[in-house]
Amino acid sequence: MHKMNSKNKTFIDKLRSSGLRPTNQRVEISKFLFNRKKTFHFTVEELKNSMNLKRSKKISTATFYNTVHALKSAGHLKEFSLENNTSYYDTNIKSHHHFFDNGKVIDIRSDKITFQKLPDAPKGKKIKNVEVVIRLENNN
Amino acid sequence: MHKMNSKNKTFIDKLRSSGLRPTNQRVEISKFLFNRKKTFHFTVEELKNSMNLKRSKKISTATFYNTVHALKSAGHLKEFSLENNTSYYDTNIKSHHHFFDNGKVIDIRSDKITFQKLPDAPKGKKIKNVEVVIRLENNN
DNA sequence: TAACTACTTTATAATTATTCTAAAGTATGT
DNA sequence: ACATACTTTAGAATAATTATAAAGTAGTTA
Ligand SMILES: [Mn+2]
Ligand SMILES: [Mn+2]
Ligand SMILES: [Zn+2]
Ligand SMILES: [Zn+2]
Repeated sequence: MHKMNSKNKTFIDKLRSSGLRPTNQRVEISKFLFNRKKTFHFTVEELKNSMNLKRSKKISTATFYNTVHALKSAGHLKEFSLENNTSYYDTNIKSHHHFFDNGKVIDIRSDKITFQKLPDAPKGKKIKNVEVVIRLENNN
Repeated sequence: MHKMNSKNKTFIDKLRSSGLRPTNQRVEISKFLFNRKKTFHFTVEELKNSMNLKRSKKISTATFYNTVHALKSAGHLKEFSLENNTSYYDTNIKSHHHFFDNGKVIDIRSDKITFQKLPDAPKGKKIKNVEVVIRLENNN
């Protein structure tokens, strides 16, 4: 009893080309994560809760962790940190910047910030990337 | 049997002025954290292990957590995150930037980085601070 | 100094996020 | 259809942190 619409085809290819078998769970999770216009920032727990809320047959916690790790390894997700002790993931895998506004995260495209002065890397090292966090607070 | 050298005096004052009773444990931890020239970046577990290694009478895990939180609340420590699920603390409480080099953290003074272009805060918000992480990798 | 009270420390239990294990299920190649 | 490797899952295990509550200590007052 496999639904197979043209949308799923995209994600099946995406998974296959990353060396991941396109299981039902992986396709569903990929659709949920990548089938949207705006960047999605999430924790595994949040992902699990919002997906399983609407499903009769739940996907297991371990599968959410496994799949998020697999997608990260394949380069389809980026990991980042806020200051609690939970991993966050970002569907925007390009190097970019963020506003942090009380736990809410908003993307800033890389070209919206440019530098006048940047330090050199210590000797023997080179710069891999430069990412900026702009912390916000309420006006007044 | 209280040792009381002039060094401790400083930390006793620091704690008192933050509304924290200068207990032996807090004075020892403060001395260890703040009696150094360079910024110290650490996890609570690292702090506990390095201090307790040299002590016959160990300070408890809960006291390390309590004290680090108290010092953070008093504004003497700043919390930050790398990408594992552990809290890091920084004895440099001024707004500043970092090099991240495979788990090693190096301070970059705020004035070493300046911006040519920065986005405006979303409406109703204002910028609290701007912090940069420069990720390093090995040359070649 | 003695007594009082509020704050602190501690061992231990509990919680949260995450990873591990191993058994049952599924995708892919032949 | 069969074989085989990969995947999913429930549940156990681990790591970081927080909560609990009893014993200890600091600051205050008599
Ligand atoms: Mn964790
Ligand atoms: Mn935690
Ligand atoms: Zn982002
Ligand atoms: Zn620092």
